[in-house]
Amino acid sequence: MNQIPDRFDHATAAGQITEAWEKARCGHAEVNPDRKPFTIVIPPPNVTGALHLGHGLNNTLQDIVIRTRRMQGYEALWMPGTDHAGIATQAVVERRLKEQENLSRHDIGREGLVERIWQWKDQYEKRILGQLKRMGCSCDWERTRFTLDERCATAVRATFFDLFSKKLIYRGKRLVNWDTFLQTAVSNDEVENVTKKGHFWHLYYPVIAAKPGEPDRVEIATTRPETMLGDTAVAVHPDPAAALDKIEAELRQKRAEASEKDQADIDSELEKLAQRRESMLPQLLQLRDMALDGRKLMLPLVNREIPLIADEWAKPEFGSGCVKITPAHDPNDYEVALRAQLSMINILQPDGTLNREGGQYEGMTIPAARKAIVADLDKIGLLGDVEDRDIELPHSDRSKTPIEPYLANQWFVAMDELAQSAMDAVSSDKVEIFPERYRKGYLDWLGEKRDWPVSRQLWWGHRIPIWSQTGLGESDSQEIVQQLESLTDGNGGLSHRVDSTEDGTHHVFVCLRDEDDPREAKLEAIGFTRDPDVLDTWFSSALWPHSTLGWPNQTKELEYFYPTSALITSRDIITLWVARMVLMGLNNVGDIPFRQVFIHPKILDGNGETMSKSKGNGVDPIDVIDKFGPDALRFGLARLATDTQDVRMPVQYECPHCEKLIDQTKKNRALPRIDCPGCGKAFSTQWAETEADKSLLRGLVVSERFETARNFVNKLWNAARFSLMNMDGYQPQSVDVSSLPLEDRWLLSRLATVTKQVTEGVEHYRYAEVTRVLYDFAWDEFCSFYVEIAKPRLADEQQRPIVQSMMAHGLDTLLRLLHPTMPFVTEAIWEGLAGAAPKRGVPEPVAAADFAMIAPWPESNQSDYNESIEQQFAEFQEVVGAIRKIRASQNIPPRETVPVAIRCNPEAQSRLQPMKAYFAGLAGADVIELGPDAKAFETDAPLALTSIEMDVHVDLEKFIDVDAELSRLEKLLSQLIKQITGKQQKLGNDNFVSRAPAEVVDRERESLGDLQRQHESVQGDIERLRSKSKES
RNA sequence: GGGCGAUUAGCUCAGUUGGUUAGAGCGCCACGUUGACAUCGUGGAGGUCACAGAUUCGAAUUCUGUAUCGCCCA
Repeated sequence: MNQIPDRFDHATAAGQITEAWEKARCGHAEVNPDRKPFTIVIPPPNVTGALHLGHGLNNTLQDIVIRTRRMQGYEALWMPGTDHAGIATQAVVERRLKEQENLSRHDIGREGLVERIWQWKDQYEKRILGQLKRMGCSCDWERTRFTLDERCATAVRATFFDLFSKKLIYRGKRLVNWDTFLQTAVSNDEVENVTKKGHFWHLYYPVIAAKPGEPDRVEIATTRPETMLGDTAVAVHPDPAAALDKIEAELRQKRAEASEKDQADIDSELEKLAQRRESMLPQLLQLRDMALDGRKLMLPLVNREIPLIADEWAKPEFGSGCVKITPAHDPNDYEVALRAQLSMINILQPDGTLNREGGQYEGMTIPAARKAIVADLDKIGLLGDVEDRDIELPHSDRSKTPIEPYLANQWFVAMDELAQSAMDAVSSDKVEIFPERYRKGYLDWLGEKRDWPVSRQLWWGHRIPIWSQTGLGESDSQEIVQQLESLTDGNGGLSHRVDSTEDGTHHVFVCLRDEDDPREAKLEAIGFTRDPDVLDTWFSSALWPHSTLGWPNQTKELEYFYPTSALITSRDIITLWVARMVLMGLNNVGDIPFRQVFIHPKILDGNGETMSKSKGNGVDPIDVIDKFGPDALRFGLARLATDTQDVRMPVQYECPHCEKLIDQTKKNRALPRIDCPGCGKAFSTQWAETEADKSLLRGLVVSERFETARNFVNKLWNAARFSLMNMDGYQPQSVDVSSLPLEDRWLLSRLATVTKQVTEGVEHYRYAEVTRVLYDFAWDEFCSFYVEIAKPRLADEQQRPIVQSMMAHGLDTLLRLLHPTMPFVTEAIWEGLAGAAPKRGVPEPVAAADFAMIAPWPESNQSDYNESIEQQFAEFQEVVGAIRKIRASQNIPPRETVPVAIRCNPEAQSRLQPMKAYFAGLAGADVIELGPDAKAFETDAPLALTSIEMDVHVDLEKFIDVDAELSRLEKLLSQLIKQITGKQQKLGNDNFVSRAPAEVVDRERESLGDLQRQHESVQGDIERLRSKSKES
C-alpha cells in the first residue's frame, strides 16, 4: 500500500476518470418511468469565445446540484449546448476578416460570411465543451444542442408562426444604433461614448404668420445641423418658470451642504440662472403661448411647415431654451414625437448617405451635408453663432465609427398577454426565484410590458420567415390576398397579415411555418421577397428548455423531463433570458419551463470589476485547473458562492520561467506579452496574436484563492491514503452500533448531522455553507480527530477490525457527500477503496457502486444522531485545547508526556473516563487524576474552562519556566479582570436586571461567579509561583 | 435619475431568530518532521463590525439618514 503517492495527481487521473464515466454513460439520462426526473438546462454559453471563471462558477453550481440529484436516485438530465449569440459572434468573425484578409462581409456575401461563422462556431463549441468536460461537468453529452441547429430552428419557426398567426407579431419602427460602416444595428452595450471636439451651431427657423409683438423667428442650437432635414417640430418647455424654480431650489439645497470652495462655484451658477431668468424667461413664456396657440415654423432649405410644440424635453436653462425635434435620429426626440404624435422622417440610407428626404443634399455623406447645410443657412442669413464645444459622441465598439440613431422597420412581439402570463407564474410561486429579492426586478421589467423588438440586421441567426410586398394599392393588395388563399388551400403553415398605412398604401406579409416549404418559391414568383433580417438571439434562447427536448414534437422526453427542475444563472440575464423563457414556455408548451431559479453571484476581479473578454480580465478555468486541479477549482468557487456577496477574485499571472506571481492590473491585463519582473524573461498571455508573441511560453492566469481548496484536496487524499494503508486484513462485518465505543458512535452521529446539513444545503443552493460544513468536518473532525484516535486503536488487534469497518464507512460517506463538489479526487479514492474494502458500510456492509458518481446519496440516519455524545466530544476537544495551550506557553517539547489532572463534576468524569487514553495522542498528556477530587500539582499550570465547569492542571515539575508561566498567568488575570468588570457593570444596572429575561440574568450571574472563582485561583497560583521563584 | 446589493482582521469572506470574550482561510510571528499529509501540525498576534442618529436592559444583527463601491434599468 505504500505505493500510494502522497499527492493526488489530478493531471493524470482526471482524464482517465472522465473517460471511464463516459464509457459507462454515467451522465446519460433516459425517460424512465421508475424514477422521478430532475432536469437542468445549461445556460448555453456564447460561441463568441472561450469560457471564463464566471462560467466556471455557473457550471460548477449546476453540476453540484445535478450530481447530488443523480445520486439521490433521480433520473438526472443536464442538457448541454451553446448559443449562436447573434451580433457578438458575427462581429468577432467580421473583425477578423477585416484584420486578416482586409475583406468586408459584403465582399464575401451572405453565404460566405455565414460559412465562416460556422467554422468559428465549430472551433469554439469544441473548445467550450472541452472546458466543461475538464471541469467535470456531468452533462448528457449525447444530447448536446446548439441554438442554431435544426431542432432549434424547427422550434423557432413554429413559435414565430404561432405568434404571427395570433397577431402577436407586427412590424413597426424603432430607433436603432446604426453602424454605418458595418451597416448593422448594434446593441446598447456595444456602444461607447467618445468625447470629441465639435461645434454648437445656432440656427434660426422663421415663424409663419407671427402675430404682432411675437418674434419672427426662433433660435435653436445643435451639434448636428444636418439633421435639421429630418426635423418635424421645435419644442419649448411648457412651464419654463417652474422648471427654472426647480433648478434654483436644487442649487440652493446643494449649496447649503457644499464645502466653501464649491459654494463659490454654485454661487456663480445661481447668478447665471438669475440673469437667464431676467433675459430669457419672458421670451420663453411667449414662445410657450405661441406653441399652445398652434403657431408653425418654416423649416429652412426644405421649406416644410413644422409645429412649435410644448414639451418638457426642452430645457429652459440651456442654449436658447428651444430644441429642434428630429424623431428619426435622436432617441430623446423620438420620445417627444411619440408623446406629441409627430411624424418621423428618416433622412439616411443604410450606408450613412442622405436619402431622398435630403432633397438637394441627397447622396451626400453626413460630413459633406453638414458643411453644405451650414453654408447654405449662412447664405440666407439663418445661421447664428458657432461655438466650439466638447461633444460626447456614441461610437460603435466594433468599427470605431460614429453611431447614427436611425429609425428602421423592425418586427415586434406584442408583450401584453405574454408578459402577464410570465408575471403570474412568479407571483403565484409556480416559478420560485432565489434569492427572493430578484423577483422584484423580474416583475418590474415585465410589468412595463414593452413590446419586444426581435429583428436584427444581421446575417448570423434564424432568418425571419416572413415574405412581404409593400407599398401596394388597395386593389393590388386584395388581389394578392386572393392569390394567397389559393396557396393556403388545404395546407396549414401559411399565415398572412395586411397592414394599411397612413399614406394609403398596403403591405402584405406572409409567414411560413416550415422550412423548405415549396410555397417559398411560389411566393417569390408572385413578387414576394423574404425579409433579410434575422431574429434576436434571445428568441431562440427563450425556447431552450423545450426546444432542446424536441418541441414542437410531443416527444417522450418533453413529456418526462419538462418542466425542468432548476435554472441556475447569473443576474444580468434575468430579464433578457429568464423572463422570456417563462413566457415562451407558457405560450408554447402551456407550462412553466422550470420550477426554481437560482441566481448566483458574479465573479469580480481584484478591482471589483466584472470579468469580461473585452476588458481583458477574464480567467480561463483551464489555467486554474492546470495549476490547482479541477476539484480545487470547483470547491474554491463553490465555497465563495453565497447569496449576498459578489466574489472578488484578485488574479495573478504566473511566470512560466520562474513561477513568480505577478498581480494582474488594469495596465497589464490586456497585454499580449509581459516581461517578468522576477527573472526578466518574457512570456505570452491569452491575448497573444503575433507569431513572435505566440512563440513565447504562456503565463497562466491564476488566483491564490484556490490554494485553500487545493490543500483540502490534498488533505482528503492523505486521509484516504492513511485509511487504505491500514486496511490490510479488512473483512466486511455486521456492526452492533449500540456496543460501539464512544468515538465510533460519535463519528456516526457526526456523519448523520453533516449528511443532513449537506443535503438540505444543496437542496437550497447554499453552496458556501455546504462546502464549509464539509471542509470543517473532513479536516477538523475526521482527519484531526477520528483518524488520530484511530491510530492507537488500529495497533490493537482486538479493536482493529471494528476501526477498519468504521473508517471505511466514514470515508465512504465523506466521499459521497463530497463527490458533487469534488468529483475527481473522490472518484479516484473510491476506486482505491473498492480494492481495499469492496463491501463496506455500518451497520450492514454492502457492495459499493462501481463509481462514486452513481453511488447512492448518504441517508442521514437520525437514530445515529446523539446530541450528548457530540457535546461530550466538544468537551473533550476543549480539554485537549487547554492542555495544548499550556504546553505551548511552557515550550514543552512535543515528544514529552506531561501529567495532567482534571477537576470536574461526576457527570463529566464519567463522560471523559472512557477517553482518558486518547489524551496521549492528541495532547501528549497522561491523565492521572480525573473527577471532583482532582487536585492541583505542586508545580502547577492551571486553566479553567468556565463553559464546561472544569479546571485543567498540568504538572510542570520537569518543565517549569517560571517567567513564562508567570507572564501567562498575568495575562490571564488581566483578561479575567476585564471580563469581571464588564459583568459587574452589567449586573449593577437595574434596568438590565429588571427588564432582561431572568434566564439571561441568571446566566450572567453564574458566569460572573465562575470568573471570580477563576480570578482567585489564578491569583493564588501567581503568588505561589512568586514565592517559589524567590526560594530558588 | 430609479431600483437592488455591499461595506466585519493586512487580503478574501462567514456570522442563523438581537444576549458570554465577533469566526474561518490566506498572510504574519514562534515552535515542531523517525510513517497519512510541510499542499502538514500546535500555539500566538491582529477587529471602534464604513459613518451619524434612533429603538432596546442589551445592536455587527432592527429602523432612519450620510458616504463610498458595484450591478441592473432609463
